[in-house]
Amino acid sequence: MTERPERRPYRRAGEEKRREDLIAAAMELVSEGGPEAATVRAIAARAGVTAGLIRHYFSSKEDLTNAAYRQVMDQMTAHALRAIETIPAADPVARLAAFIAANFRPPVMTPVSVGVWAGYMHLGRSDPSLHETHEATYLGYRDRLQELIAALPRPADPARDRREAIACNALIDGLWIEGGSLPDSFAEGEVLRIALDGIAAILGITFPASAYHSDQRKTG
Amino acid sequence: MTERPERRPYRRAGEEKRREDLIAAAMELVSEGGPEAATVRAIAARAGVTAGLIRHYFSSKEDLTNAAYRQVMDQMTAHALRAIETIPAADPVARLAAFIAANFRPPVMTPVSVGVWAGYMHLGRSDPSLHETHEATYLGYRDRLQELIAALPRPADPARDRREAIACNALIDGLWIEGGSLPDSFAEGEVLRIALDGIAAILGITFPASAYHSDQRKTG
DNA sequence: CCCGCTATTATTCAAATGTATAATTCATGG
DNA sequence: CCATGAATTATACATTTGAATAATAGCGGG
Repeated sequence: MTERPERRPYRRAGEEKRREDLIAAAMELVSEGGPEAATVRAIAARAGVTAGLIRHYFSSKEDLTNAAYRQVMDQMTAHALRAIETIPAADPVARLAAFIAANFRPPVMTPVSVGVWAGYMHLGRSDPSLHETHEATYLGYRDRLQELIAALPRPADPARDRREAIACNALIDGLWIEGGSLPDSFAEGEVLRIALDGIAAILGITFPASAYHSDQRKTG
Repeated sequence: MTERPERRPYRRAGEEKRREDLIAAAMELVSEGGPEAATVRAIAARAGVTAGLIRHYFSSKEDLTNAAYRQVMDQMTAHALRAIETIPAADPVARLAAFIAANFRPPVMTPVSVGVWAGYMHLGRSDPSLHETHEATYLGYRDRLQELIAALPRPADPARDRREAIACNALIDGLWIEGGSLPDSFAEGEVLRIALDGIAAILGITFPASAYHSDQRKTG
């Protein structure tokens, strides 16, 4: 009959595990309800811990959410870069196709990714560190795209390549946003097909039929 | 020596004027710092009134911010539609060009418009009324774009028109977002040129040189 | 087996937020 | 010129938020 105040039992987890869990929880919440839904208490609850633990691993809530944003962006670019690693440089069209296709399948085009991006994109205005991450990610992606375009077998023209990289990047972004936020409005593989057709038209090239199958890994 | 508590002097303004001011204030704040910056007190301060007045004109803060979002979207589509009113239906290429160009000049492509769109786009997930507005605006815009594409002088093909409308819409969206959020990264008229070139390539048409001048009104 | 370290929980706090209500002051009509 | 009512301000309140601090329990080393 001792009325001992029951304290929630717990198990210790390594620092990396806890940080991962907290970042993942923040990501999910931001993607679902925007930054205002990612309160310290909601994040902690989703991660299965109590709120106080957040400030044990992060100096502030902003520190945590910035880490979440950065991780989402890094994961997406890393995934796109990994997709072209296996394609030989001798086939620039296939490399470009693989790069494009990587944007339109998980884990890049998912409601979570698009939601996090949307939730945080306007914060770049006020938060300098976040703005830096945003701009660096955007320009880095576009530069990589321009490199792939410049490698195409056609007369060199850097100014044209820049304009076409901007156009292709915008097309990819727009389709990624729409496909990620309104996933039910498109048939399986439809977004990828529209992207490849559009980019082929912009660049004046033709992608092989194999590029239109999103399971690019299997065809390698 | 009467210690009368000084009450802020004020002048009465009509209901429409006050609603306009409050909506404009909410728009600006959302575009600058996202929805979380648009508190009732901040909105009231920006509009030059006190916080209590908001609930005199709107049933809730959500009601006000929804009105702001709706107004931004309606203004943009109305502007784009107004741009093609003066172009005769006999010239579908010019109509399409005018519609496109309207998206890349004020008041459509501005940091405020893009900021409001970005700030609210993820709220569509949680708020049903906002989601309805978002989807209706998006599909309405795309349908109108598809109509303009279908009117082009070429063999009819509805399925192709749909895909190309999706692609052109995505390209416009992506460029609009980038041009609005990173205005210093593009030269004067560069975004419009890239958009017209890209859409011309996607549709297999050519826009006249006059379409590349954003002051479309003067050339009419 | 026990002791100390720290990861984790629990509690507390001040500030901010949306909302509700009371108190006034501006305008308008007679 | 005054009275009536609505527009506007001012104040109060309950809730939530991020943060700070105190308490405790899991876990590894001796």
